Amino acid sequence: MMKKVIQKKITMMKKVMSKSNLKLIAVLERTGGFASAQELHQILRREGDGIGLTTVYRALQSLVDDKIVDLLRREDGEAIYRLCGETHHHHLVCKSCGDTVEIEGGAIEKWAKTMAEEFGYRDVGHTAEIFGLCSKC
Amino acid sequence: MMKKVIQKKITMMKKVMSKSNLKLIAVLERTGGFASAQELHQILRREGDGIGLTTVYRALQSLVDDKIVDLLRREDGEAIYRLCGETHHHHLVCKSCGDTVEIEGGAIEKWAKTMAEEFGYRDVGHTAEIFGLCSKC
DNA sequence: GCATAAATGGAAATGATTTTCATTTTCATC
DNA sequence: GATGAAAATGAAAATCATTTCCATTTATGC
Ligand SMILES: [Zn+2]
Ligand SMILES: [Zn+2]
Ligand SMILES: [Zn+2]
Ligand SMILES: [Zn+2]
Repeated sequence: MMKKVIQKKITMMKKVMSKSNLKLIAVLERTGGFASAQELHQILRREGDGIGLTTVYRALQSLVDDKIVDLLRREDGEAIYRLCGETHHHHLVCKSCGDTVEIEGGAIEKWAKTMAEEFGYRDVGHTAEIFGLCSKC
Repeated sequence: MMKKVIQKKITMMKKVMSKSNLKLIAVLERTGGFASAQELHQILRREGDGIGLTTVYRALQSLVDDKIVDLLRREDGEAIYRLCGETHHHHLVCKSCGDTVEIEGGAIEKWAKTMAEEFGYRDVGHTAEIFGLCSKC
């Protein structure tokens, strides 16, 4: 079932979504979390959908523009996408084994907000990740 | 003149640096701030150095491995490099005009440290950037 | 139905980064 | 100074995500 936040945004949008956009939202909803355009395309293909890679990129771009999807970057620079509206959190990643812990970012949120206000920036988002070696490595 | 911190690190390194590594450190020192591999290559070429692009990539990779250079990402995913040892700071970047403000990250440092301790991670670093629209845009 | 605009997808183009591989340089040893 | 192994180098080719082109299909208003 579609998340409330997203549903609301979609409803608020004047324009009706294209079929592709809705498909992408559905996959992102189903998989939860981050995925690259290529991965999302593969998933859809595996499920029998003949959607083209170009369309996947286009749909994701449009969803990002409409603030329905967040765009982030993997460490290698590849773009990854996730639905907005999920609980916002950050990551603690092990440089060696890749183990990842989702962590609260209350302090970050406050920091970002404060800084944005101080310098007159609006409509701000932020990225914040911690990299290190986990206890096992 | 080479920054103290870097000089120290270089001295501490058992192995002697390759000529290319030293060249890259010199350019990064001279230009200060961030630059992509391609940009650094162009700068060197412009200055008459016939260094190959491959070597630039290799040198940067090796410097990153040795913690002498930091690797970050532009918004489009392109890798950018800078010398470590500069005063640690974060960025407030305008999504529209690209204007950048360097900001203090005291809160972040504390947050990263706290989280790392809580989950038993050591040798941690972090990334944290804020993106938004500046007052002019 | 018809005309027009929007959506779609395959193929080709782009552009950063990596890989391959033959050549050159460095360096220790004789 | 010669010599051979190991490290460094760079040109060209390969990768791979992403974008651009363009022809075809689909949706929409009349
Ligand atoms: Zn680990
Ligand atoms: Zn946050
Ligand atoms: Zn601006
Ligand atoms: Zn910091």
